[in-house]
Amino acid sequence: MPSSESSGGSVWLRPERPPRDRRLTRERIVDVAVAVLDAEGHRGLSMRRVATELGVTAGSLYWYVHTKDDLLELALDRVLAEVRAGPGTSDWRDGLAALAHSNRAMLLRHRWALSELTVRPNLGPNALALAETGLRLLERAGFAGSDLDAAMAAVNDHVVGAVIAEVAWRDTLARMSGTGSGWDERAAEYLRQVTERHPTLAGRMAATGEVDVERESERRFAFGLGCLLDGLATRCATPSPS
Amino acid sequence: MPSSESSGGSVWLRPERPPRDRRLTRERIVDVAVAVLDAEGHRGLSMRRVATELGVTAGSLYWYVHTKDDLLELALDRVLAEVRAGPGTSDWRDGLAALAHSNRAMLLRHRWALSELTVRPNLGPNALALAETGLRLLERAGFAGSDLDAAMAAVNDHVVGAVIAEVAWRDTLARMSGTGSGWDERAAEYLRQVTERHPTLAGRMAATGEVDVERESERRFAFGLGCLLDGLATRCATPSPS
DNA sequence: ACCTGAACACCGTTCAAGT
DNA sequence: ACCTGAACACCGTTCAAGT
Repeated sequence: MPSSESSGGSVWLRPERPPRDRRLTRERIVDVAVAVLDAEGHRGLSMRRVATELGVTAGSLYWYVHTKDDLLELALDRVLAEVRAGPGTSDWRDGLAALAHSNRAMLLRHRWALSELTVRPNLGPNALALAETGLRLLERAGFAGSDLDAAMAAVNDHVVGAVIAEVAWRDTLARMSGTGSGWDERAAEYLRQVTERHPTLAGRMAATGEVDVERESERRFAFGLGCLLDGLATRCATPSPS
Repeated sequence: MPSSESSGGSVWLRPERPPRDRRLTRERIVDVAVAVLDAEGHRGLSMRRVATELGVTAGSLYWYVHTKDDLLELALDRVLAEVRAGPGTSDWRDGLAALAHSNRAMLLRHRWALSELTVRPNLGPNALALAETGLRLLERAGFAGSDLDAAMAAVNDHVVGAVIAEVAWRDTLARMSGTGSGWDERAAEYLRQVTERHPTLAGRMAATGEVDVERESERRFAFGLGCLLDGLATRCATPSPS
């Protein structure tokens, strides 16, 4: 005497679980992978960690993802979607600069993505879309052929290189202030040798000690980008209207 | 009746093994670490691998090196020693260009070093010496203060960014030719979509397919560097004599 | 002082077996 | 089709114990 049809009756009368009940999706997996990477960096990411975060066993992930490297590739393309070109400006210089700044901001938000770039080529849809908008801007500037490639590469290279240097700088500062007593003495001795053998560098290091890293990093980035765009402007058919 | 004093007699008469007999040195450890990294990349390097290569147990390494990260830091500075400034040219542009090219060549020889740069700040003696010579060249050009820092950074950023892109490109090509049958069909489908949605990119990809990667990479590198140096030249007191 | 051997707490990946 | 559980072959690191 079953009171309800859904819970009672024979197994055969109950429908099989629809595939919608599955707990996992590629998207959800990439979601938590990005979250873990953002929170704890490269070392924090493991298949088991992602799995437990999803209430699931490590092995299950391999149904959706071929390998951990694949997962990282997906995670990289996911954050690349955050890079946006500004509103369609008529000036190619402004457009490229906006793209570069947005790219830099994204890499600073997801620092693990930097190491990904060095380790694996990325052909994800977002990467390709990004390349397309960059190329269009440079085409409008008058570049064509292999110069178009070279110009695009130069801008991207500056972004990647600059953020790498910036992150390294910040990590150094964090390391210096983070470690407790005993560090200063050894560091002082090391710095004394630096001053002795490398006077120019020592002078710059002393001056850099009292500067706002955030502001100075942005200044450097804009400086290098400005140099680059100036150089590009002299090499293309359509000079900037400014 | 001992025939020789060195081999016979009591244990007490024989001198204790001098410390020179130790099988390990920091230098030797870094030697094989670099060799393994060069040969098999990041994934090939493990403490146990380095240890067995030296005929020793993994634990022994920790007598000379605090952690694996430390070993990687040492390995990075080791290869940085290979970067050499050219003979002292009077022109700062030539000097910087030579330095940048030497730096690029080193990074291409030791591709694992790239990922190291993104992961850890590097304050090794060779890195500092390199910075000093670069700064001196830019000082000669007329840069000073924070512009000196920014100019130095811009050049280095270009080197790092360019080699990252180049290696990624080469890996993509290697991957494409490496994988067996079945790859082409899926790749063709993927490329069809690329062509559809990103015409500019597709045009460039088609053109790039038939080019010598080696030569084209060098061309791009020199192109970007030229743009950068042009931009720098307009910003410093002493323009290039050329 | 320097190195061994064994252990600890992890990894990525595979794969039979379950549902 | 989708997930579990257990296993395999590795990791980095520590540390007593040997010499």
